[in-house]
This record gives sequence, structure tokens and C-alpha cells, in this order.
Amino acid sequence: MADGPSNTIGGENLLFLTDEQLRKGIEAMFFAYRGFTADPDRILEEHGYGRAHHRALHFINRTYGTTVNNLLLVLGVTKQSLNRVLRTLIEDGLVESRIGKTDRRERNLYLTETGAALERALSEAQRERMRAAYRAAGPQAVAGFRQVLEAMMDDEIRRQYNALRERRS
Amino acid sequence: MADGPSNTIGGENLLFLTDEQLRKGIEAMFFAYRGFTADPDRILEEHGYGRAHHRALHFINRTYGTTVNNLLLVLGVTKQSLNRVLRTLIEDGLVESRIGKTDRRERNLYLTETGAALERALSEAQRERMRAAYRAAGPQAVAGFRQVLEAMMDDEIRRQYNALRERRS
DNA sequence: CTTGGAATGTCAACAAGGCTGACATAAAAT
DNA sequence: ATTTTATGTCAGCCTTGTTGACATTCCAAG
Repeated sequence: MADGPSNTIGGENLLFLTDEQLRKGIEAMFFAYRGFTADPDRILEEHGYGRAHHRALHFINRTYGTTVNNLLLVLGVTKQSLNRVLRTLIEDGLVESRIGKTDRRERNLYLTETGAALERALSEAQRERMRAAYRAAGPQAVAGFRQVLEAMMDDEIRRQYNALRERRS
Repeated sequence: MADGPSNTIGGENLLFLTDEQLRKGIEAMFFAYRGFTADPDRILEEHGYGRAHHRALHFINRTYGTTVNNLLLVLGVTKQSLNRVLRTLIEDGLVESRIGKTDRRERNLYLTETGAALERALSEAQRERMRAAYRAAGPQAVAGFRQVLEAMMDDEIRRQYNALRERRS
């Protein structure tokens, strides 16, 4: 299985769908993701945090006052796992957790000044690499990049991703 | 910091380099990578393996007869960490380790029939998603996708990636 | 109003898979 | 003969995933 060429259908050139091309894409994704996380990882290590902390900081900053449950949906982990990360961030004074106003079971999450500063440092490092890559590849390549990534997400995730797009930071 | 527009330099439109665009790219990368690993993860779980096993199987299949040291360089983990994974794969009869012919200190690694079968199932699942994404986005988008990913890798990694490109599987 | 269920969040314990350090063995290189 | 290289192994640590048990809060049905 997984071989037949079938490179031309209806006259369109489908060489970009060969197994070989797909394999290159898979490996590019693997190696690029390593680069994508490398710079923040270095900063996180200095503070004794890991990627999980970065993700939490990012989305708390992103959707101001989000609840734990909201965060769980976006991050796709169990609440117990998130809770551990959240607890250390709160203890260290990077995140503030306030009891919900309308529903007192909920906790609304906010970055403190310190938390916001770390978030800025992390995302600036990541943006810097992204910016360099974007600049090197050019606007048309970037458009294609985003198209393929979006098509690669799970349907449910894509909905969340699109829902997130319009908000303010 | 991290704000100034500077969207036009020398008349070229640089709107695609705004912080907002970069943030979207970062989140797209995050969510897409989840989708990228989701299908193999399901298969791996049935067999009691993890992503680490998948990565090992992939590159052993990829570079037939590779050595342990080679694999370490590509995977970017410590030998102790790789060894744990490799040991279980060998014990379970998915990977064969033969003493090197020219240098008897080396171990050349090969997939057994069973190992090759699992590798095919994993990579076929992953290729299937990639194929769908590629098809949805079209050849031009795919070219851009690859360009940006490649620009995002660390220099050293990009060298390895390019070195890997030409070989047979 | 009370009570039972659902939603939300916390604590405890365990597993996978990273890491370092120390050490053993065999083979190659000097 | 000595040193270096390639590999394997043991022990122990950390992060970050998991499940199970439990407390609190809300809400709706009786």
C-alpha cells in the first residue's frame, strides 16, 4: 500500500502529493517544531519552567480573565495536569486567580505584572524566529504556510482556533 | 517593545510581519502540530508505545542500517533516553540490532517485518492527514509551507534535514 | 426548601520519557 | 600499552501527562 503514483488526474499535476513529498513535509514539520520551541525553552529553563507553563501564560495573556475550564479546552490536557502548572504560576506570583463573580465555582485567571513580563519575553523570542522565517520566505509563502497548517488541524481544534482569532490580546 | 508597525519598507507591503500576524502563525503551528501527531498517537497507544517509539521507527526505516550515534544526532536526545526506547523495540522484535561490519563497536539498526508493518501503519496515518491538508491547500501553498518550515529550523538541524533528503528509504 | 446531580476545581499517586552522572565493555586509534 | 570512541546499563531526578477521590458550588426537580 501507500505507493501508487497517480500523479495526474484530470490534467492537474499532482506530483506534490507523492509519498516522497509527503514524507518530506512530515520531517520538515518535525524539525521545524523543534526550532519553533527552542528559543522559549531556553528562557523557560532559566526560570525553572517548562513548555506547559509557556502555553498557560500564552493563553491566559491572550484571553484575559479566562476560566480554568476554558483553558483546558484550548490546551487539550486534563484539568489535573493544568492545575499543577497553574498552582506553581500562582504561587510564584505570575498568575492571579480570582473567584468568579457570577459563578463562584469558576476561577478567572489574569497575569500579574511579573507574569506579563515573562510572557512578553517568551513570545518575543518566538516571534523573532517566526519573523525571520516569514521574512526569508516572503508573503506568498506565508499565506501557503497558514493554509496548510489550518488544513492539518482537527476539525474541532480549527473551530477553536478560528474563534480565538478575532479577540484582543 | 514588540510593537512598532513599520509595515512598508521600500514600498513593499510588510503587513504579514505584524505582531498580530506572527501570533496567528504561532498559534497555527501549535494547533497544527497537535493534529499532526494525533493519528499516530492513537495507533501507538494500542500497542503501548509513545511518540518516542514512533520517532525511532521512522528514522530507522528511513536510513536503513543507521547506527545508534546517527540516530542520537537526528533525534536530539540523550543515549540513555534513546536506549530505553530502543531496548523495548528490540525486545518486542520490532527492531534488529546487528554488530557493525567495518567497525564492530557500532550497531546497525534495522526494522523487522513486524517493525516495518507498524511503521507503515503509523506513517500511513500521518501521510493521510498530510495528504488531505496538501490537497485542500494546493501545490503553491505547499511550496510556501515547506519554505517557511525550513526557514524556521535551527541552522544545524536544517543541514541534517537537507542531508536526509536525498537518500532512499 | 431540600436534595440530588452536574460543573468546577484541588489533592494524591502513578507512568512516560526527557535529563545527568557514573561505570562497564569492546574495538579502534595512537 | 594507552587512550579514545561507540555503545549499553544502572540509579535517580524532573516535567508533564494520566486516573481516582474529594470538596465546593450551582441549579433544577420534587
